[in-house]
Amino acid sequence: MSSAVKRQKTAPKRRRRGPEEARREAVATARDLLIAGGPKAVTLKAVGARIGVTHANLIHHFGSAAGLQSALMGSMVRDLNDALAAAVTNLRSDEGAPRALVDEVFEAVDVGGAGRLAAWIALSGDLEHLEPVRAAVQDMVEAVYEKFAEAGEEGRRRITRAILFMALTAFGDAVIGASLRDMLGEGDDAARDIVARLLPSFFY
Amino acid sequence: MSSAVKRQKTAPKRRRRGPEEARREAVATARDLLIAGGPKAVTLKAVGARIGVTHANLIHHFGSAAGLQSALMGSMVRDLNDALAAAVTNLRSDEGAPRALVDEVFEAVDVGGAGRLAAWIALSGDLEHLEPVRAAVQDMVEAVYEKFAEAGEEGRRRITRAILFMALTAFGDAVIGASLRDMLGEGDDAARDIVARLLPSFFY
DNA sequence: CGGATTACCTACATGAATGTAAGTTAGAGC
DNA sequence: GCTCTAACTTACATTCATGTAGGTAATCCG
Repeated sequence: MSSAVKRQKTAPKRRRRGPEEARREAVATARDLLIAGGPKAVTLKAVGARIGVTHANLIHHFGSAAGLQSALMGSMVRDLNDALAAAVTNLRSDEGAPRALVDEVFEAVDVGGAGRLAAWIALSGDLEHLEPVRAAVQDMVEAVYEKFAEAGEEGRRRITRAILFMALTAFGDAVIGASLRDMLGEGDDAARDIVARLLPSFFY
Repeated sequence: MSSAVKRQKTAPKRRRRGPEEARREAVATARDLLIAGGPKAVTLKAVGARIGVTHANLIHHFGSAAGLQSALMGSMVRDLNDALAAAVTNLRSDEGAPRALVDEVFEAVDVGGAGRLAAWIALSGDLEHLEPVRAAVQDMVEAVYEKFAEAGEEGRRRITRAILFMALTAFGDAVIGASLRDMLGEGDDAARDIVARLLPSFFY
């Protein structure tokens, strides 16, 4: 006892993850940091500190800081796409109602910070990262069109505008909805209530 | 011509502005940089280079980089407020029509980058900078209420939601409207057309 | 068990943004 | 014209995010 402080012999000095798990953990942490502190909070050092790894190790896994950011964007866009696809699937099933669609879209854009990430991308000008969303959005137009609209070009155009309307509102709500609703004394669900009420007016 | 290279004696080695003009120029340039390149493009060095001044001089005028950012936010929020106030004034005059209001709000949020700035503020978490907008938004509720709504609490609530709806859409359109409309094959005015068509449904 | 792979580390280099100190000079007021 | 203020400058220090080089050790596989 030479010393009060003794290193336990079983203390693992390093934890060694597989590359895929290391990347997963890093991206998930980066997402948390983005949601909590905005884009500038997502640094190699901050991400590394949270998962007990040095910034150099993150460069080892992602190649560069831009590589991590790209992986983060890819992950979130993928999640957004999955959520939108799920909403489309639900819509195509018989239970799909406009209100359920609205809720699913709002959730998809809000949770996981997808809307805020999209804002970051748009502000930074890295629009190519948004490209994978294109197909998902167009897919939703098709699904809603099949289910609700009158046939023909006029019907499709109405649906396109309905989706644009819903997407813009969901996005705006995710980014500044909290502030705006506070200014106006409205509750958390105000925006999606409005959209759910107005959406059917596009269908007929 | 003794020498090909001769320093003109009248060449002003320094231009000396008054403090208010120096600040005005810097803020205007910062705004251009923000719109063109996003938040991270707004640095002391970049702003100084554009107006022919060193970064140290900007610190002299604004105290710090945060001081310049704060001044920029203040300037843009002030412009946004002015534009909203003008829209309210027009609305209160007899010529004020819903469509004109929509156009004015969309312009106010879009031009000068006010919407993108608001997104930056919201993402960064500096929500206090958004505070001055609160009064302008509430003022707009009052104006629309007086002009269009049925009296009573129910009428006011409808108007509040109409303003929320319009503000969210205008904001979303300013930030990612271009991308979304491109994905959907819609034109520049699609969002404001939609809002103008739906807005009256809140009034009665 | 021994060796190869590679996840992970420490230590250092670099560049960019910000900030400070100490001067210079333009211009306003006497 | 002289003087004083302050708008400007250059030169430096600091901090932080990123990146590089090279070593250490954890795990797999023979």
